[in-house]
Amino acid sequence: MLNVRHQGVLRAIVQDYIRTAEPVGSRIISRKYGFSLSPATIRTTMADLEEWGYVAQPHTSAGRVPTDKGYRIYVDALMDRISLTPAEVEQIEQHVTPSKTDVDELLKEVGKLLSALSPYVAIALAPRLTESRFQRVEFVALGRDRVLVILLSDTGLVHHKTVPVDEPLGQEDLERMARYLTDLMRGRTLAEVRDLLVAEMAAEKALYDRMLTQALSLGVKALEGETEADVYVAGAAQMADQPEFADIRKMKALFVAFEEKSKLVILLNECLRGGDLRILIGQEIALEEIQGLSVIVSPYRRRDQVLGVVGVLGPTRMDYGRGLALVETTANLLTRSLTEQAA
Amino acid sequence: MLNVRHQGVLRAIVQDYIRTAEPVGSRIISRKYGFSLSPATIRTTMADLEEWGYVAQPHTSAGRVPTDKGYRIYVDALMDRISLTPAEVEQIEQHVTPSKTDVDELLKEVGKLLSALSPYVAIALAPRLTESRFQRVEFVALGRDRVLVILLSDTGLVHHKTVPVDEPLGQEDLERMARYLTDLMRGRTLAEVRDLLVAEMAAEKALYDRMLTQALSLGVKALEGETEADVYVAGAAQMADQPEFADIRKMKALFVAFEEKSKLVILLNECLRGGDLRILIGQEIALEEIQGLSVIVSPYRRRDQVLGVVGVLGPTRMDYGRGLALVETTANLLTRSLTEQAA
DNA sequence: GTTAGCACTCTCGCCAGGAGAGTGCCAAGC
DNA sequence: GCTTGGCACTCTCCTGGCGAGAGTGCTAAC
Repeated sequence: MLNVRHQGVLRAIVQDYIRTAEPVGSRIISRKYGFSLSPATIRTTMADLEEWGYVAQPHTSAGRVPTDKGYRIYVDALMDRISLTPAEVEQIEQHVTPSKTDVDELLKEVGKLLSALSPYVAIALAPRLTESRFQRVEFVALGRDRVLVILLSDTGLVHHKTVPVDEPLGQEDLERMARYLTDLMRGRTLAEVRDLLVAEMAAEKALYDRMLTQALSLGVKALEGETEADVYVAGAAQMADQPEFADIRKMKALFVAFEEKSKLVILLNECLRGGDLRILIGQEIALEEIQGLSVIVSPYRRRDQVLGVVGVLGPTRMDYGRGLALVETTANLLTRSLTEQAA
Repeated sequence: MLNVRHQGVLRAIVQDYIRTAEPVGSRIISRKYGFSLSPATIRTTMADLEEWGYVAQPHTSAGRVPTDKGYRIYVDALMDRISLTPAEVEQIEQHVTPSKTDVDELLKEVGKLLSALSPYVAIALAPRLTESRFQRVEFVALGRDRVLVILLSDTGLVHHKTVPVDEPLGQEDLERMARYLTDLMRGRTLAEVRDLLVAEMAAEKALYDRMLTQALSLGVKALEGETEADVYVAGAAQMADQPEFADIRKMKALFVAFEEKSKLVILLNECLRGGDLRILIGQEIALEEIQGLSVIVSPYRRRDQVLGVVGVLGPTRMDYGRGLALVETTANLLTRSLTEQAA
């Protein structure tokens, strides 16, 4: 239904609006975008686009503004794919190197990069502990009545927690317990481990070997209340420069959402499922707290295992072409980095 | 030089301004604050206060607003000390319990509490790794070419970092290395440890025992670039409700400062030195990034050792009485909690 | 020393008017 | 039949003027 002219006009409206944040009039399109058509003709085309829901008017005598639907078709069909400059690619490469060994350090770096290279907010979801495969456990005695439990996953994630114990445990006991637990758990996801531990404990309630029950109990305690995944947010303050957030209340709503990260986790987990780069526009983000925003996210991997996602969050009026290039490049380099590290 | 009347009027101005955020006129003071004096008399008193720099006028025909100097004398001499309600104290007690074993968990909890119980931003400085006394080190082999180094300090802080190694190391080697390093370092601060490690390495450059040099090198690498202390910020979005931050640019400047935490570290370290509760008002905070704000901070301890500080950050027009009570109570309960934990 | 009165100043909200931008529609032209 | 110039209309935004309101400093009287 959209003929070539419709497409051209819509593309021009979206591009101009992304650049200026001002409603786009027929005159601008006719002049700047190389259509050899008069404003009047453009107007009829724009009227069509409006009727079909691709653009809207803020008020009767204003220019047109793209709707979510308009952005969607722009992203899917009309947008030019652009590349980063070699300098930018190199900058990303330099900061995302296998020498940074901890995943969380790498993600922090990626967050800084994405927010520095774009005026948008960088977001990243760290590998989820509960989905990682368990590799080993270590216990370290701390004073008389506390034990430091260290859990290592094959994704390179390290999780530690101090856990109170009823009676003093020697380091040798602890090491035996650690070996026992490690054997029991190796190769399972932590979610499975948690269930298994609870089951084991129920089964061996009257276990003669007091040490084993203690080991199990320590494991359970260390995993308690640790479902929450880690989200990194960087460059949030930059959103204040976007005209759509000139209103302080919108700004506040946004920051509340950033502070209470659980909502972002829901969003990013959603994105994780696809296993591929995703763009969600405006209402496609099904979170009340986040209105008028779009995200571009891409998963990152170690070898073939998807660990998490990185991306940018900006106003729906964001530069999708650049955002896409940025997120894609970054995610790929991150994947490369993590994969080389594991080799 | 300030007589009783001057003091009363200044107190009234500060209190009213804190409540309403509007310049305070002579009429309000005369009526609401129980002076049996006419507005005209109050005006002469206010003219004195202005001459001495305790209050200022936004423009010729507006009421008075306290200056930093005015707030200072209010806090030092004029303010009523108030207490929290028993319910509030209990709420804090319930959340700050010795059962939360990790210092960072406790600090997060404290941050949530302080920002929930006040309309201000909660800030906390975690125990500084470099100032903590070193307790032990653990090495864990990760794959062939990486080792997880875990440093434990007597403040209950756990620091871990994965470090690349040139050649594979067996777990037994690692354990011997860990024992060697632990013996070498126990009881020193990590800052000392870092210097010592570098010195040892230089001295034993041609050391026959390859293992020891490797142990030292691992230790050095784990401490590299880790001077940065951890700052917790909570409730930052609440600042959007303060009328002084209605301007989006001020809001942005504030959030940039929050995001780049190094500045906050400087501020909080400054506060740490005093070893006692401190209130800094407006310009007394010597950071360009932070303008028009005051902080109330108190150190928290384990036994007699100061670990860090907690506090609130708000507009200079903040409720100092309540802020003081809140920070004092919280810091004391946190100290109690940490001390009991160590017992 | 205190107070009432008064002239003065400054802000703020309201309203009217004009400029500017953009539209939809229509009739004429290619 | 598509395209276009012309035109009337609408809506926003800026500006200036005006009055209300709040608060001040000064002065003279108590």
